[in-house]
Amino acid sequence: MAQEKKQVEAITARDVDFAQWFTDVVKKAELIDYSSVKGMFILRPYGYAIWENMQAILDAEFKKLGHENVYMPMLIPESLLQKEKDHVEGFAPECAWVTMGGSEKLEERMCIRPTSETLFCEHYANIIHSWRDLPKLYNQWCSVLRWEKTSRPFLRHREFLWQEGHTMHATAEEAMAETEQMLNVYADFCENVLAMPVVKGVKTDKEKFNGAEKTYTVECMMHDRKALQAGTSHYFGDGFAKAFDITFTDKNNQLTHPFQTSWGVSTRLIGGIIMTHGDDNGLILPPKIAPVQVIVVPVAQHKAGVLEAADGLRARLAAAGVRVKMDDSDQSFGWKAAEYEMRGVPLRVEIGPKDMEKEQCCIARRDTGEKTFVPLAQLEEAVARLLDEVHHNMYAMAKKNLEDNSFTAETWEQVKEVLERNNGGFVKTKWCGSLDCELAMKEKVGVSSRCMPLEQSGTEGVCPICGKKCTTDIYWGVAY
RNA sequence: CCGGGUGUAGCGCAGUUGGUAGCGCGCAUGGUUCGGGUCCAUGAGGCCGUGGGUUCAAAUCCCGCCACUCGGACCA
Repeated sequence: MAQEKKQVEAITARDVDFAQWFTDVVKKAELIDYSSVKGMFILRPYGYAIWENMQAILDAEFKKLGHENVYMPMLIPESLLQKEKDHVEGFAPECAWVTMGGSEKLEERMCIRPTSETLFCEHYANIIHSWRDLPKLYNQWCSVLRWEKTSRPFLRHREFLWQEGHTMHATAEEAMAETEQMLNVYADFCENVLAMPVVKGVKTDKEKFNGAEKTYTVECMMHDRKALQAGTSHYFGDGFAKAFDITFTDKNNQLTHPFQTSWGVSTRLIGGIIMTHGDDNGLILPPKIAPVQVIVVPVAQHKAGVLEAADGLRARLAAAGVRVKMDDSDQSFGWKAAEYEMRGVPLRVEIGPKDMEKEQCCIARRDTGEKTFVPLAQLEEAVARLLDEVHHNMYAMAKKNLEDNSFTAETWEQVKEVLERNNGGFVKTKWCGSLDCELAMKEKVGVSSRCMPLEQSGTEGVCPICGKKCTTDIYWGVAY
């Protein structure tokens, strides 16, 4: 059995030490390498390719909805950052500052962007004058920098890649519709592309973005029953517009402030994929973003015709638009099988002399390990069907994890009890809306609010802390 | 930022009462094997994280710093 043999690249068992398992997978699947600067990671080709695939799909979706890409400067003068009070309070503690230009001390120090609201606002103030200039639907792909105290690959980088959409609208309704639309784009992306089921909701005031009026979120549950915020979409109202003096003349010749949104997802999603789908053998990548969707492994490749046959399968799949590679290295079959499983390649196509005789090949699924023999003539359709099945099975398993670990409770003692018994998860309760009760929950139970789900039951209950009657549903959990 | 752990070859580790280094894997070359991490031979590879101190002598003892890592606090 495979387990009895010495594994060259051992991965810590997932249920023994989840954090160590995660680090092992990230390193051994060659997604990331450490750099000489704490919290700044090297995205290796295989890891970066996942990001590129996600980027391509999201970017196309953004553009379909009318957004345009721009690029803003990396440095923010301190005076600009300080224009919006809540915003600067939130970000100043984790800013990195540029204070020197060459050997000269700068007159004003500049922050390396932790996010670009202020830059977009300054620009919008210059280019928005009339209702005819609206809406402005801009997006930027870039990296941002936040001086985090502790860092982990993909989950918390000091520098990370992301996209930030920043839009301006003539009316509050329009801006709110954009906020919700982009939340749905993220939710659909998570579910249909990454096979990660989400809970859509609204953040509490405590958890919302600094300077936002309302922060929407998509929350996912990882295999260790902790929450990961996969994406956010913020409604700003006209707060920033006022702070940055952005005005336009509306159709009635009235000088008005526009309404604003921002929304983003980052390479943190890759961490989410790993922790949602991976197992003891390593990564399991969702087919739609896997850099290699199919690995062709020749069996007994020294025998006449095998390599040619394997390469023929590779070429057919490539022609059919599949991201496919063949491994004709002199490693043993077992080594190759284990290697591509560790890297999370969704399907492995095997062909050897026996298969050639029978005009078939063997296809092994990464998610279930199941092997099926497929007539060569049906290769393309079988691969297409199996990639689809792998996606849906991955989604179903993640959905089951989310549902099996989601609970409801009425008192904070019950929340504590259920989370201890289950060793984590989401618990839904009512909430009166007060910050004190939210803080008390953290104090007594050790959980933070994840979100108030968009799907509200509307029933009346009591706040688990103060006991007041209320109707709002809220999720609690431990977050990454 | 607080507390615990760890820094010796690419990776994982050993290194005794102080005497300047070794093992396994990987890597290179040749052969062998190939339907689940083959086997053999030969070979290359080290500022012992870093700065200081003690000592005739430091990977080893002492102090500082740095990095990684786990937990906490903080945080999009």
